[in-house]
Amino acid sequence: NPSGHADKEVMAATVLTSLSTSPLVLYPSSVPTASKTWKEVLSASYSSSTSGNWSWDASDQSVPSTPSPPLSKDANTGFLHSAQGDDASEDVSESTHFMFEDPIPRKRKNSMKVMFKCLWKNCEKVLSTSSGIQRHIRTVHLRNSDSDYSDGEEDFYYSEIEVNMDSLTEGLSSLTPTSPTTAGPPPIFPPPLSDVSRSEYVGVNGSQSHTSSLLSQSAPSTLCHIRTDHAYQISVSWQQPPPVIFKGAPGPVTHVRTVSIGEKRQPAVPSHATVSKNHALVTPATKSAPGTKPRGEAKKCRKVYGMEKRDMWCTACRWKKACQRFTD
DNA sequence: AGTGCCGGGAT
DNA sequence: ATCCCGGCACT
Ligand SMILES: [Zn+2]
Repeated sequence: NPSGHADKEVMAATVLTSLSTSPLVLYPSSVPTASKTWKEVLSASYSSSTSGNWSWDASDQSVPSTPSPPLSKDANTGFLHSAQGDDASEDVSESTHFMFEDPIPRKRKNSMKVMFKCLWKNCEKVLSTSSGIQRHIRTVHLRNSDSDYSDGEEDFYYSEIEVNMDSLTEGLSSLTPTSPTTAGPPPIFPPPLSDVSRSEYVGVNGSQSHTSSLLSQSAPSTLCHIRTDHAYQISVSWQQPPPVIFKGAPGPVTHVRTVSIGEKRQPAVPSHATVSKNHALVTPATKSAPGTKPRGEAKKCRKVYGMEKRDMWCTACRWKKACQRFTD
């Protein structure tokens, strides 16, 4: 949209002129519209230079008490090639480059990005994070289809696919461990059974036995920085997916797994380890499912200050993120 | 209808 | 990194 800048500048100029020639100062008095963002609305209003810092704001960017382990900073851009053997990947080494000047460390030509695709029937949802499709599946497909997950397990069916991003940020970006700030002890888990490293994949193609240790976090090596599913994880079991199964020549790592739900809020995980049988779906049916989060009770900045005093919200609230000023 | 915020995009 | 928004769960 090339005309955007011009419009904004024109508008800004207009505002400035009006301000300089007119004594009246207007308040935001209106929420941003399709053509007006908050930045403009606020900038057009009184320059709130005084209301920028609140004493509590110091907590906004507080660091969690738990420092992250010194994980290897070397971001080896995805080089995992398809095990089909049809691709002659180039040099994988070269990780040791001179510390001296090295303009443009030779970015990989075709940067692959792993995406996650839903495997449910007729569903082609593709998200960039595993938590993303998990949420998708949970809300879209596991919509409380009377399936009893009282045993504390949910079944997700999705596959990893590599997408060739022609022009996109390189390196493993988008690794957001979803707020490690929770101070309380992690949810109670049953002791880890046997071993199960938590993430597995079925080689749909016969010749895909070993591949790289793409996900298995059991190997704390460098590349497995991928998607550390933090707190939750546990039993992994196989089942025949209710949704559609591998059709013709399915993509790469399709993995199906059962992960226990133990994060966020959850009513309670009482007892009754009943057999979890797959069942109907999408049925509008009843409301709240077992996998629901009862949302905190505390009022957050938005409700406390209101839309008209948005500049008083904490940063997180302004960005529609989890409030860090009023916690639960 | 309104709130809280995850996922993702723009800059 | 900072800032913002679509959309959805939940109220
Ligand atoms: Zn807040």
